[in-house]
This record gives sequence, C-alpha cells and structure tokens, in this order.
Amino acid sequence: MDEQQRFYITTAIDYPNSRPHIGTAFEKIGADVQARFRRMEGAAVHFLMGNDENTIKVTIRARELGQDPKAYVDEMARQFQEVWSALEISNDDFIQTSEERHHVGCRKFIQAVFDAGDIYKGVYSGHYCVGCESFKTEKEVAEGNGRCPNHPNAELSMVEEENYYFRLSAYRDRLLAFYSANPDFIRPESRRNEIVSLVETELRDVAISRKGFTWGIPVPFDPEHTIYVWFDALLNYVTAAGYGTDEARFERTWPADVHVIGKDITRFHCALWPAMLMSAGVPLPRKVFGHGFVYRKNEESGEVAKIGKSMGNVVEPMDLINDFSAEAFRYYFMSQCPFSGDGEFSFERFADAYNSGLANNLGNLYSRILTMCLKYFGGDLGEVGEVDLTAWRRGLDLPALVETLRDRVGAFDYTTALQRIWLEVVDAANKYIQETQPFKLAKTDLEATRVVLANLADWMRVTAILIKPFLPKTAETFHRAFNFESHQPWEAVSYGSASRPYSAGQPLRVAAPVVEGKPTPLFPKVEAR
RNA sequence: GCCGGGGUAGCUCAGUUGGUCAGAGCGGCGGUCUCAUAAUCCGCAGGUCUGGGGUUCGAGUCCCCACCCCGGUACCA
Repeated sequence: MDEQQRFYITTAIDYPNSRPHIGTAFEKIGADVQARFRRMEGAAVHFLMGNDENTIKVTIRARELGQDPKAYVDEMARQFQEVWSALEISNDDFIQTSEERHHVGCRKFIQAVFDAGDIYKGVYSGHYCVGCESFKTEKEVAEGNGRCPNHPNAELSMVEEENYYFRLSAYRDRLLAFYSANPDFIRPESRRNEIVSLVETELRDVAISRKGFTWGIPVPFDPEHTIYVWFDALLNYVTAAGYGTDEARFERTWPADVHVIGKDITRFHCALWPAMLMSAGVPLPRKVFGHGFVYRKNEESGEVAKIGKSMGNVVEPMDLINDFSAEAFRYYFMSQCPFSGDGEFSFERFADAYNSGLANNLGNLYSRILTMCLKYFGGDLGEVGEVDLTAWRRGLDLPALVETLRDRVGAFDYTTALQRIWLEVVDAANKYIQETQPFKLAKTDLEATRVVLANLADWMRVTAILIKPFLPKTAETFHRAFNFESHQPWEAVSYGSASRPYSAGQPLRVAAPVVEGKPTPLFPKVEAR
C-alpha cells in the first residue's frame, strides 16, 4: 500500500490583544483554500493555526480585566476560533502557546540549541517600550523624537539586562547555501530576494530571553529567564506537531510543507527559524509563503490605508459574514486580492464583486437551471446514460484547464484560478443557454430540452468541484442540487474527476430544496452602498 | 542614502524570449432574449502604454536620464 502523501500547512499565530480583522482573516482563508485543495488532491493534510500568548501585553490586559492570564487567553482563543469557524476555516489543530505541550517542546528545543553551543549570555541595553514590549532601535527612537513611534504618549525607558543570545550570525553561510539549494523555499520571488540580500549583508545574533517575568516559558538552564518572543512563537510549528511530547506523531508530521505568513514577518521565518532548526538538528520546512496585506480603501476619499485600530478603519469579519455570507467573504478576498501581493477592501468593491460574480452569474445560473428542470420535467430528467454531456463545453478544453487550475491553486495564485473558472466555465453555461434556448425548446421538443438541461446539470457538477476549495458551502450545494452523490461521494471529488461526466445508471433528478416550485436564491443581489 | 518592484482604458489589472500587444474583467452606453436574482446574451472604450532621449527594419516589451508610487534596510499584526 502506498503511503498517502502528507501535507502540513500552518498560518502565523496571532496576538490575542484584539479581535481578528479582515487582514488576519485573509491569511487564514488563503491557507484554508490550499488545505482544502490538497485534501482534494488526495493528501493527508494537517492544517495548524493558533494564538501567540506568551507576551507581556497579555498579562497587562488580563490584569486590567481582573482576570487570570490563562483565563484571558483561553477566552480570546475561543473568540478567534469562533471567527475562523464562521469563515469555514478547516484547521485540524489550534495551538495556544500557553499550553503545556508548547512549554514542554520549547524547553526541549532551547536546551538542544544550548547543548549545540549556540546560546551564550550577553548584555543588552537599549530603549525599551512597554507598549511594544520590545527594545527600540536607535533609528526608531530618532524617528519618534525620543519616543516610540508607535506609542508617542509613553516614555521610553533605558533598560539594560542580561540576556541569552542565539548565535544566528554563525548560520549565514549555511542559510545562503540552503536558499541556493532550495530556490522555492521563500515565495513569492520578491520576498526571496529581500531575504537573500538581507542575509548576505549582515546577520546579527539575537536576544532570545528576558528576565523577571513569570508568564511565559522559563529557560530550562536558567529559570530566572523566560523565552522571548520569536524564539518561543516560531516553535509552535513543531510543538503542535508533537515535538517533545509525541515524537512518533512529530516524525510523521514534520517538516511543514508550507508556512503561510504575512510579508512583514518573512525574515523571522526565513532566516531565524531555519537557523534555529539547523542548530537543534531538526529538518527544515519546505516552503515559506509571505502573503501581501489588505488595505482599506476609503469610500469617499478613495485613499488607501493600512488597517488598524488607531486608523479607526477596522472591518469586523463578523459584520461582513452577517451582512453577506462567509462564502461571499471568501470569494471577495480570493478573487480580488492577489495572495502574493497587496489587495484592497472597500464596501463598494465588495458589493460590486458580489453582485457580478456571485449574484448575477453563479447564483443566477443555479436558479435558472433548476427552475427549468422543475418547470419542464418536474425535476426528473430521467436516464441520461447515452446523452453527450460535454455539449455545454464544446470549445473548452476542460482537462487542460483543470491542469492549469491545479498549477495555479497549488502556487497560491488564487485570483488567476478564479478568474479562469469564471471566464471559461461559468460563462460557458450562460452562453450555452443562450445558444440552445431550452426555454423555447421546451415548447416544441422536450427530448432536446432534456439533453440541454442534463448538460447544464453536468456543468453544475463540474463547477462544484472547481470551486470547492474556495466556496466549500456553495460547492456542496451545487453538488447536492442533483443526485450526483450516487455517482461520486462529495468527499471523494477531485480536480482530476471534474472532466469525467455523470454516468450513474439511474435517473438524473433535482435534489435541491425547493420552495413553492422554486429554488431559493443562493446570493440575493444587494444594492451598492 | 542603499537595494528591490512598479507607473498600460473611469476602476482593478494581463501583456511570454522586442514584430496583429494596444488587451481582459468591472462600471458606463445602446440593443436582445425571457428560464432566471431588471439577471443573461450581443455590440460600443478612440487609452500620447509616466515624460524625454537612444539601440533597431520595428519597443509597453531592451539601454540611459528625469519625475512619481510602493516594499526592504533586522528583532515592528
């Protein structure tokens, strides 16, 4: 028996200081599409997400609320997962770095690095900002006129403390050799170039511990210190896979096939992280994908700005989900915002994309096809075994398109994939109806009408498969609109099976829910705001 | 400052190794069908491809200069 291909995918873990916004959601959806696609390709997918909880801000916030830090992070984790669940994110695991499994794995890992001789004690002194929970560089201090640029109302304090350092500088040559041997390690290309030139220029050792905190993970060889920020956070990818707690599971899960992260933290994942793993003797992940950001476009001024609480332009995912749907949410970001670059959000653009792509095309097709089947055949198209079900796609090389789509989706190029599905597959159905005019045929030639509708049913089957990673709910609704389940179970469909027409030896009939003889509209059209 | 990526129709963007490359989608305008969520389908876009030089038989597509935008420049969603 062949060993099933495994695919381990992760997203960045989030700070639970505030609720997730649409930019955070963008990353999770992009990773989710990949996870769902790989499952369809037959891989045993393990999809990890989580929260980064061992930060000083957590204890501060918890104290403000009069809560225990652990109770606070647990509640935030619940709220995050509530949003992810509403967005149909199909993660298999969700790690909180305050969990015991993470603590245990972290201690084992840092000890291994220590034993390898890559950790030494040094003194760090610098301008410390409590708000950022970090030391500021001289340049940043200058930028903020003596204060932290991000927290101009707070005083910076000069702090000097003993810290443990990780000998990152020693890994410069090994990292460069690794990049060169694995040209696809950093995606997209632009990020790779930045990192390579960064590492070529200079690689400094980094402080990895802090003194005097009780929240966080104690350094095993010096309990007065706790493990600091990145060293701790990055390790979630291995601790969640069982490192230090379940070695057997770790062996069969690690290495990760891809870390999906924001472009702002590329260097930690592409330089620091591989060096840490090399030091501890753990295999390196196969790929890091740094996605772009979603900016908020102001409807009136047309100005584009970063999303943030201080900007007052945060868009709550739940608001969009409630006003439209999770499917609409996913469709907008995956079709309008290139995953490798930046995208923008405005309610106007959202409504335009929704009306055009979902209401007028996909949803409307669902309605018109089902209505005709119900109206002319009572929903039962009868046996279609001898009917040519490829008539709707004459002029379209579906197998070739499917190959292109596999390539594009696999490379995180979602906007191109969706564009081609809509342009070549969805449009094909509208044009096929226009050419064959089944609503006229029904008056004179029922058999010919039946052939057309059976073709449109097969279009629905094909479309369901192609959009499954992007719009899982809509895809399933399409699949179950007819009795395709008896031909191919929904869980078993793959891109490769899209081109093989329906051929079950039983009547093809409508199975969609019907109210007063009509299907319920999938995507009601909305007025542009 | 240095490094990198860009400036193409109202908007978002495609444009391989230079020669139907002046395009797509959306919006807008006109027409059409009626199964459908006033949806679909058909037709219409006269954009100096940021500006100026240059190479070439021929340049959004290569070289130089200028202007503008964006990212990175180390421990920052």
